[in-house]
Amino acid sequence: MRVSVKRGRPPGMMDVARLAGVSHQTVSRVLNEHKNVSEQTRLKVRAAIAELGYRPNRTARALVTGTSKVIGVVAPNTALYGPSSMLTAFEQAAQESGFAVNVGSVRSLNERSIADAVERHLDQRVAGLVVIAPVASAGPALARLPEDVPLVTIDGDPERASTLVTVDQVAGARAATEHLLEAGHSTVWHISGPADWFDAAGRVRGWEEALKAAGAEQPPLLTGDWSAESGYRNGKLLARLPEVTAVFTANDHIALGLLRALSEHGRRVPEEISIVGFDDVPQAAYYTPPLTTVRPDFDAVATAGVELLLAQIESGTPDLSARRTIAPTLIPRDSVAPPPAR
Amino acid sequence: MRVSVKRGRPPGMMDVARLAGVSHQTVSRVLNEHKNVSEQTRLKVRAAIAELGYRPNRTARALVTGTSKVIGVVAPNTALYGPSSMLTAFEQAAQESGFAVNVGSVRSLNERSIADAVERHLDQRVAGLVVIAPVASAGPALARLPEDVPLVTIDGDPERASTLVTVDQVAGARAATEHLLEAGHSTVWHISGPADWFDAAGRVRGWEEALKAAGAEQPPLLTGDWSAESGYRNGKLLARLPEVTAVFTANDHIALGLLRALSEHGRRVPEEISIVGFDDVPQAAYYTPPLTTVRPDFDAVATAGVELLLAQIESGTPDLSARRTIAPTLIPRDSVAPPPAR
DNA sequence: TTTCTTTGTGGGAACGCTCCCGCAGCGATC
DNA sequence: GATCGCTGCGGGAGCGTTCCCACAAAGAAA
Repeated sequence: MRVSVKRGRPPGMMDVARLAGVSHQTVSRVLNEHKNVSEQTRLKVRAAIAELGYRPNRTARALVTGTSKVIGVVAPNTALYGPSSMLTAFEQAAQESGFAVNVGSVRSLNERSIADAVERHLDQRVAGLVVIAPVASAGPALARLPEDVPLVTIDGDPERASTLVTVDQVAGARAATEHLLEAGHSTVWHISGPADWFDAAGRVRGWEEALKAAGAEQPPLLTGDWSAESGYRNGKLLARLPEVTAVFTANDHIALGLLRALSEHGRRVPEEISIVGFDDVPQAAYYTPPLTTVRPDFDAVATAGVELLLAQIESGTPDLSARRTIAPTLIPRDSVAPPPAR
Repeated sequence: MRVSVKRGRPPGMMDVARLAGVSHQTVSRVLNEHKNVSEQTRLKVRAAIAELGYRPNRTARALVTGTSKVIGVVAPNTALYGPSSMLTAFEQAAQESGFAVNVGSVRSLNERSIADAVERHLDQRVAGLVVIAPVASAGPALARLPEDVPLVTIDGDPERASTLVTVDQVAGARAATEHLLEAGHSTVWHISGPADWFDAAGRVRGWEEALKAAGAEQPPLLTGDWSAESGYRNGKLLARLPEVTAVFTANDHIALGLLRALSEHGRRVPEEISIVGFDDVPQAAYYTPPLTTVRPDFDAVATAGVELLLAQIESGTPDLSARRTIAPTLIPRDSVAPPPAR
């Protein structure tokens, strides 16, 4: 049952001013913590604000200042673990800095829809933009926006000049692959994410680098799409290849599908085949067997992203060269063991 | 490389008016698709808009109309499958109706933080509010907001008078339990979600009802918290009880933890124990064995929610009795079988 | 003393829209 | 032929802030 609150127009600055016996301007000064307000009047104004339950109209402020305490986040509209974790982490980080978050998600990651989402945000006069669009097609969409809008890209194109926060995919993948190699496997197979994602590309590169550094032979690359289904599909193939003893998957869900395909074919993990995933979804510790994986720190990404964005907003100058790389950590569990003796 | 776009103040309505040779008022009329504008001038104005690349300033509009084309969503700040799926579904549905979405997530679901999130949204002059806060403590927080702000509650308190969209948890749980009973099990155990969630309570109720209707004995209730860990913890207990042959878990992640506990104790699914989950997370089909589960249609929830909200926004009158219930569907897979012959 | 700065305050304009009202032109009605 | 209503359009006020400038009082420097 909602209590009845009459609100024939909520109180405005003028009402506060009148009650406090000062001018609207003085109220504004108190609100914005300006100097040159005597302690006495400050108190009077504060009291009036409290009495009326006054809350400043952010819309009006936005109109006159041309900007608002809102940051826009562009993200792919999926339940994908990475992006959705990022989104909540961003919301949290922004909130702690007094900013609200406007989401403008895009269903498909093509240039057009990303550009649309950006435009929508600009119409709302957001103070800055965070773009989580880890695909190449985001580049052109971002290229055409005005120079002076603060922008931070997450896991974006390393080649593009722009403020960038990335999880170090390459290092993470390298660590995963090395972990497998060190367990004694002669080589490591890889089921990748979708080819157009930078994340997926980085993981492929880390895998290749680790293999090359160890002088291991590089097996053909299998391509997935982040889904368990793609892990299953590729897994059915791998299960029939007796020489595969170690697989690094681009994420945990692919690993899950792989796990199931292997189990169906009676191949045991980790006794016959070792697996390392990526993401450390909360469930990974309860897969059968518990999955060794690589954990990116999404909170750190979000914190760094907001920090960089706020710096731009305050300075007014987008710093195109500011970068931040977050190193992921390997979480060893039970899905890795030495290869079977032949 | 961002292209340099000068923007010494973006074009305003006046600029368009001047270029088209009409008054600002006429431009406004064209924009808002008012009648009483001749086709001829409409075209002229449209041309001027296109030439200048004019985009209306939503902030100014919001100031004068007192509302904006933004809906606020209050959701728990978690990566939980349900809430985060809802969030993206809402964003999608809102976008299709021309609304942007402001998220104001809350870290903990207590009255205070929910009230804060609501206040933040109100400051932004959102047109309406969607609250995904499926716990009892949300009630009081919502009770104190002004009568005239459009509000839709998702999976909220059925007792409270307010516009409500809910997944029919009771029916879903009943279907899950009946499915197990029909397979021949004499009774069904249940690992619930956190006690303060309405979702969890509804699922418990459905389970109880189905048991009672079938005249089956009701085993003690085990309590989880949506996490795989809680499924594992309770699973270790269940695994040692030879009489349990069927378990309905409050969500798929709990089922995953249970699956693992059972596997560690050498108890086979579904040969010895059958399991039904809830949510149908995309990975459920790739658990070992593939999980029989109940799928709530989050898109339908979001669509209904936005529809109800927009109706309120347009009418200006919150319809406290409007309700919508979305029936979930049972997805049979391989985790259910008849009980072992004794 | 006179002048200059500093501190606290108030009065308006402006931000970019929408809303209210007025008004000319024109066909329909009495 | 006068009155009415309808269509198409423009002028101005106002939304609730912040920003720019003015100005009085009080102290510091000349």
